[in-house]
Amino acid sequence: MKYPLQRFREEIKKGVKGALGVEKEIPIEVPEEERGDYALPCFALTEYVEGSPVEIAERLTDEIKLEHGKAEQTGPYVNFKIDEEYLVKETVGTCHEMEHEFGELEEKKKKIILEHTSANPNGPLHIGRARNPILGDTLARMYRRAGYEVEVQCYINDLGRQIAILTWGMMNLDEDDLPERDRDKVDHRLVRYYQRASEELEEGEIEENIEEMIRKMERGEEEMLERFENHSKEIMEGIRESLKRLDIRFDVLKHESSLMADGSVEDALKRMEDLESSGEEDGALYFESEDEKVFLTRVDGTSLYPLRDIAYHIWKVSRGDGMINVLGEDHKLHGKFLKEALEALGVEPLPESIFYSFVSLEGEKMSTRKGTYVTLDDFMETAHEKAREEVLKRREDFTEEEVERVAEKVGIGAVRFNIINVQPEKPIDFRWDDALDFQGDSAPFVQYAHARTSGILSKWGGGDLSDAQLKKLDGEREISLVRAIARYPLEIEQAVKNNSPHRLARYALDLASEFNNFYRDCPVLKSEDKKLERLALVKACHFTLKSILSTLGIDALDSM
RNA sequence: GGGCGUGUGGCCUAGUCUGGAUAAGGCGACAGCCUCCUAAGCUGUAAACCGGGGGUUCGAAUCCCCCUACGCCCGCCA
Repeated sequence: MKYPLQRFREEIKKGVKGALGVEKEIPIEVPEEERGDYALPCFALTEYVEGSPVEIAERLTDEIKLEHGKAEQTGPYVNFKIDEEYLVKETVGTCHEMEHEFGELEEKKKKIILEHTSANPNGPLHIGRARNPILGDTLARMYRRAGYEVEVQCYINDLGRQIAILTWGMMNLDEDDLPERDRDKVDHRLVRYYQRASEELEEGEIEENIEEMIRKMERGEEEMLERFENHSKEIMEGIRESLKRLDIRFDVLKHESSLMADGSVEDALKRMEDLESSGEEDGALYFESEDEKVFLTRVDGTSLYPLRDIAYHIWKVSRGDGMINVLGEDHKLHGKFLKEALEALGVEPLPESIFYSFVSLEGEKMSTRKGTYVTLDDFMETAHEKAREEVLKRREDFTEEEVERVAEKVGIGAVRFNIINVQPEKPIDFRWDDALDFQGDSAPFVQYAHARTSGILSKWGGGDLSDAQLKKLDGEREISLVRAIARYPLEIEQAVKNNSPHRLARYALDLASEFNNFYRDCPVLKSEDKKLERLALVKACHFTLKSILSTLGIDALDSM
């Protein structure tokens, strides 16, 4: 363990166990900053240690031996405070050594297969569905920081009914009859066919045709298969272009059709047939999940989505040591079923799923079919424009090019931050005003703090900091900032443990805010006695901000 | 009808998993801070009986039960 707070925590645990003579896991918590770095409430200890909580706290405080800090008793609590000189030296030192890799945890030698954005490719991503890639990509980034190897996959449903509807539209509708496209991009162009076809379907005219197309496709008729695949590919190209702007990429694109073609679905079917909890009804195979039947095939023997997804997961599990799926809350039941089925097949490890709630638009539902949505492209574009306005307001010295560059990074950062900032299971009601607010809890707030560090460092001009007497960093503000930096690896650890990327957004705000306080109170370049030391601290903070921003997939800026 | 999830100042959110010491940020409101490393920043004030009710506990926003509002699901769709 290379980070000082991690080491101190272990020291406390060992010390407490030793002092009390117990082997039980000690529930150390993190109190408010003024009280210390760690705390131990002694109430619960009365169960297996003699005395009142206050007495236990007293005894513990007397007896515990800590190499890098001290224990202080406050009533029934023992507060542990790390030795500040040690904390400063270790934190700043490690940070300078690791630079923007600071925060990285030890290599886990495990490969995670992370699946996200496996939507029906029937139109452009809207801001509701965009929650999926942003969550998924941030998870991938934080798992990598935590020392895992990650393979990011996108599963493309190119055989579904949605694609059939789109394809029907492409074959039967005239572009001139469709509403004008709002953007010159393939997904925006094609979605209009899907939407119009859906309308016709609702009017009950074309159900037969759609079903016939699905049958043809499933019988393996080349022409139909090709159409389905091509259209889903085209839409995916548009989606991937949008995601690229957010710096989101996939390592593997897995087409559902490939699982049919290579016999994976066939194999999965055979394995499922052999299960005790499987049964047949009119020739259709089902799996009995609790008291519900989940059908795997139709009466005509063709496969259904649950079966194909089982096949996909069997394939995935062979490629890594763990699986994580990012899914909309409408897939909860499916996720539960999938786990049960895989467990019955003896597949392990089972996938972990992260479900997110949908995003509504000023209180209304979003629907691709009905066209009631804000596309991710529009969101990004508007964010960029708003950011450009803000840049122009304050930087007359920027060239056109600089304005655009900064506007893009600020705007796109705001988009990602806006989505990742809230816990996945909470619903988001999208409001333009909030999403485009670049003050307070936002990406630009963090980027701005980073730009301030860059400003100081570039004015200084660089040089050797090895003569810095780090123990001179003993002011309240300086120590607070060091503490915030030192917390970073632990935040990564926690975020991964709980699959909660939003914690990292929170942390980024805390760190930026802590730096802003330091910036206000502690002149760096004009400091008479601590210039080198403060520079060293600013540099450490610079690396840390850059690292957390990159974990969030947000670009750092040196000026804005 | 059943299952899962959500409900925290006027508004948006953190804290809930792993119960602890005065419930934390932001927006908005009000009052302030740029001869000083970028004011996309900072300081201060007002504002919350943590959806409601029971329970467990020395201690509950956090755990359990009931109720309520909202969302999602309960297809030989995906």
